[in-house]
Amino acid sequence: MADDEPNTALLMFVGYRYAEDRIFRSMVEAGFDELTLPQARLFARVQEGGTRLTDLADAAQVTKQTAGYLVEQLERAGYVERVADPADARARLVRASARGEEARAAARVVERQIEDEWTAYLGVRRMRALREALTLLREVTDPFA
Amino acid sequence: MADDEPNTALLMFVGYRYAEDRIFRSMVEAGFDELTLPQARLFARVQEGGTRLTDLADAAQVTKQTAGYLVEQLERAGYVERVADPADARARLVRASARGEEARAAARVVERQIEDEWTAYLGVRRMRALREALTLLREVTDPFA
DNA sequence: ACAAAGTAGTCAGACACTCTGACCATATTG
DNA sequence: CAATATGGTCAGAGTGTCTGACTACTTTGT
Repeated sequence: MADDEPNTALLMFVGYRYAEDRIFRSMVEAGFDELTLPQARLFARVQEGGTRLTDLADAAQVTKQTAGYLVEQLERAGYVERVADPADARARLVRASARGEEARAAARVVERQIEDEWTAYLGVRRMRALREALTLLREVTDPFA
Repeated sequence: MADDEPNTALLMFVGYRYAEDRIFRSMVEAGFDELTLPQARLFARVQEGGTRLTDLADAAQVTKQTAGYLVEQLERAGYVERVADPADARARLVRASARGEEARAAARVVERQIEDEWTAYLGVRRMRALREALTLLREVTDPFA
């Protein structure tokens, strides 16, 4: 994939990896350690009101077994808890615990910081164009948009 | 990370994952199976004239031990070969074999296809703006630009 | 109403990837 | 030429990932 004219997807990867690394590192520094990258990725998909394991698995594009394993680790580390789904006796909802919400808030701070830095570097106009193009592209690239 | 206003890095991830998945799947279909995603990612970093293990590891952001393991798998599957580095007796250059070059060519076809589809979807102007912004951003996000 | 099919989740087992730490061989530097 | 740095390997442990088989509950079609 690496060429003299790097393809667009690879350019996206570079930006994504930078942000992910930085957010992850800041989390560890802030005391949210015992958290691995795969766990954090899954955790990021947990919605406000709670999310089913299967939905989590779909969103993160892993099998439900893998999602189950990661949720177990997250639960053990105190980031999520599982509650019965009132709408379906088979299902359990995974939702963020108090500690989980703290972690999410910490992550969001760094996300905004990166966003601001990028805007400063590119200028408001280019940043808006970037987000517009990426958002449009999402319609044809995200199966769970 | 998932919010009502998804952050830019996450949008990048969506596009990247789509492209990677599609390229990888097409490779498998084309008979380049026995190739895993981590192996393919490393392989994509192998340069024309050969690349040292350490450089490969840096580029892919894994340890040299991990890179060594992946290269061994790639070698066993016939995608790369290792030759002595004339400039340094400690080092060995990893370079694509004939089969490896075939695989690379196949990947490039799909890459171009995706690029073309995105251009068609966004229009030439938006696609150019996207690439421009991503390329600029790379300067502040890629330690190995 | 109820049998058939589908969906949510778990358990077990195997394999791949990744890391840390310790080490050897060759290069580079003071 | 001794000290330090760099390229790479070996060993061992932990984590993540998958496939396959299973249980329990829900939905659907008659």
